[in-house]
Amino acid sequence: MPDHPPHHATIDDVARHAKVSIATVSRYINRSARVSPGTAARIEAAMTALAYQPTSAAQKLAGGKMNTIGLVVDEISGEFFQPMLRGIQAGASDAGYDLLIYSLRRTNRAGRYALGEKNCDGLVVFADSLPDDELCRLSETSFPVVLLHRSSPSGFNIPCVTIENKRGARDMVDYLIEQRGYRRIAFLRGHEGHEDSAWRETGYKESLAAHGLEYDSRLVGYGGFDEDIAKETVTQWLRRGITMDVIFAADDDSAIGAILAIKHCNRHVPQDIAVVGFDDIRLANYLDPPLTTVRAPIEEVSRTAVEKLVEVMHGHSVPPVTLLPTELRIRQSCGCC
Amino acid sequence: MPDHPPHHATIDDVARHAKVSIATVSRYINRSARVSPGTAARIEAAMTALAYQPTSAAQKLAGGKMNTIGLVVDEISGEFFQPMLRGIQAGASDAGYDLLIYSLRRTNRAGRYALGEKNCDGLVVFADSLPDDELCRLSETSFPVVLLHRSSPSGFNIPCVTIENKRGARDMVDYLIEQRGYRRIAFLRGHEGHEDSAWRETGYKESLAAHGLEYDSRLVGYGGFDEDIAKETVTQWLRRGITMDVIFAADDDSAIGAILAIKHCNRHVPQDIAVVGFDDIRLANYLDPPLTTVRAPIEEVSRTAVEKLVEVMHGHSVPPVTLLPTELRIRQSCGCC
DNA sequence: TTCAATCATGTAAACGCTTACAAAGCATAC
DNA sequence: GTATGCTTTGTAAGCGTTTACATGATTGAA
Repeated sequence: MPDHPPHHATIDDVARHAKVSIATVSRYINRSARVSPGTAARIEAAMTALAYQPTSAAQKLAGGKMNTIGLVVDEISGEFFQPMLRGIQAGASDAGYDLLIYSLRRTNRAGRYALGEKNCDGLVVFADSLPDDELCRLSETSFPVVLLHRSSPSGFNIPCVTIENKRGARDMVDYLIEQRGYRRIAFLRGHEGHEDSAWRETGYKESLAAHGLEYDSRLVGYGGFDEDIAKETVTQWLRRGITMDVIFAADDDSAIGAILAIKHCNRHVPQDIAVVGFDDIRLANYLDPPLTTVRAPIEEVSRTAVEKLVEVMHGHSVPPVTLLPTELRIRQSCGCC
Repeated sequence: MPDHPPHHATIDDVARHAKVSIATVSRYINRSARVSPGTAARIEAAMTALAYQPTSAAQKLAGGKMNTIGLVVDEISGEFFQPMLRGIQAGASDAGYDLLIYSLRRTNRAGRYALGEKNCDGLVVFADSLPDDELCRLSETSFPVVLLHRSSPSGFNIPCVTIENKRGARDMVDYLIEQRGYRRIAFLRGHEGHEDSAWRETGYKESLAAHGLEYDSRLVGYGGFDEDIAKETVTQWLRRGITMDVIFAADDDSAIGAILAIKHCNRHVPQDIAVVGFDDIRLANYLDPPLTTVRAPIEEVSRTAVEKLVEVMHGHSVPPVTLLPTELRIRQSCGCC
């Protein structure tokens, strides 16, 4: 008896074993039409006997649906990433989709984006990981896309899901002014193109204005969503003798940098200068002092993005913008106790 | 002019546009054979003109290779996960593979594993995310698999990549005994099935033995690789009046729990009881006091696992076990300063 | 009893590629 | 000028599914 190389069972094998046609097997597998109970049982038996597993590539080719959602990120890093992926994976899995991750810092071949229309049924695009024109191109072919932590390029109407950045920042600054009585409030902004940062800054400005405090550009610096950059900026401030009651960092990482800079200059948080952040990463609660921050429901947002994407893929329409609420997390770094 | 639904360009369209056969286009795309410069230029032009992109499903079906590596994890969580994914993605991307993530806490349909032979060219399996028999089944069909943070089921010879757990733990305990002079050293173990934990415990025991210290089972408890569990265990110890010089936690999360428990009982770290961990998660350096721990090169290990997997997929043989070295990170929680 | 409707199943044509094989073009060597 | 070999290209057969359409069996109503 010739023992062939372990050729994996195909749908033909199952059909033969169950004495039906491959069409019937396919129908049974996909529940795409009724098959009689007897036949169903024979097919089921054949499948287990042969340890049959559909070849997804063939299903994709023939069926036209990939059953795959793509996630585009620029880089896998930051405290941000894990809850995001967790949410995305959960959403995809619940909807019965596979997840393909495109990390564009490491694009495969010669700038040509390997992602997209042919290989996924839909795409979740994180922040500014994809240039606007690419986004527009995808949108024009009416390929399902949902944006995460950014809004649609103007003129287009790509649904987006993110958190209430402006509101969160506004709440935080309101709190600092109203409850803590601070007047000189510095702000550490994030990346240039990053919308989260821009909205948070807007919330900051609105709160100042609402309380009759003047916006002072010397109190706004670049934190880069990065511990080291923020540390450098704050150190410069302190060296130049710029004074402030509190530093509102656009994210927790830069808040950490701010705390470090203050300590390095032998000043105390929050007695000399208070510090607050945004995101509520795990670290926040373990810092010394524990960091007052705005909790961003990252996992929920990501999961929601996938849910919206699935809607779009099913041809339903979804609201152009979905915002999830934030929440103040008051700890010691703001001087509350 | 009838405007068809935006039918995506196929290889046929490109071939027609470039006035060559599809075979030539395919050869050009895959560089699988020489094509004359003139032809190449026409094909290239046609591809950009039509914004052509190969359909991966078709390539997979026809070519027999998926160009996809699967990563099997049980859950997307823990500080551990991000560096791991980062390493895996980097490795896969460098080797020109896509990455598919199987999170088995959320298996798709009725226990039938959708992963594997038909849909990836190879699999990286993390720790105990897959039962042994499943692993064996895969191995028997000589499907390329590499294990991450676990060893091969006995009788099989599946390559594995992990860190020098035993050696790392041994180094740490040696240090605690020789440099710090501790004698009563408690150990917080991790999950039952988790090999990392088992090896670390072995290293702990070996060091004790090598220094003529007796193994005291009352000083070994369950930390569960989890902050809360560890906290509970240590709290119990302290309540029962069990004394120790230092607690060696099998991972940093349980070390955090230990520190919390000690503080809750109004004792001081490291003056009353020192604490050390394992992994060197980001948090470690920000704790109060900063945590002495063993650095586990998680990202490098993951990346290496993919590299080994690619070797296996290419039919090369790889060493059955690859261990990456750890490194002591001495900070304040061990009482060094 | 007969005709239509319904149901379960089979047949065969895609889906968009890769690749073995064949053919054609064109030097080179005799 | 013909045989030889190399290079470039084309032809066509799959790869393992899904699904439109066809078929035969069964049922129910007239």
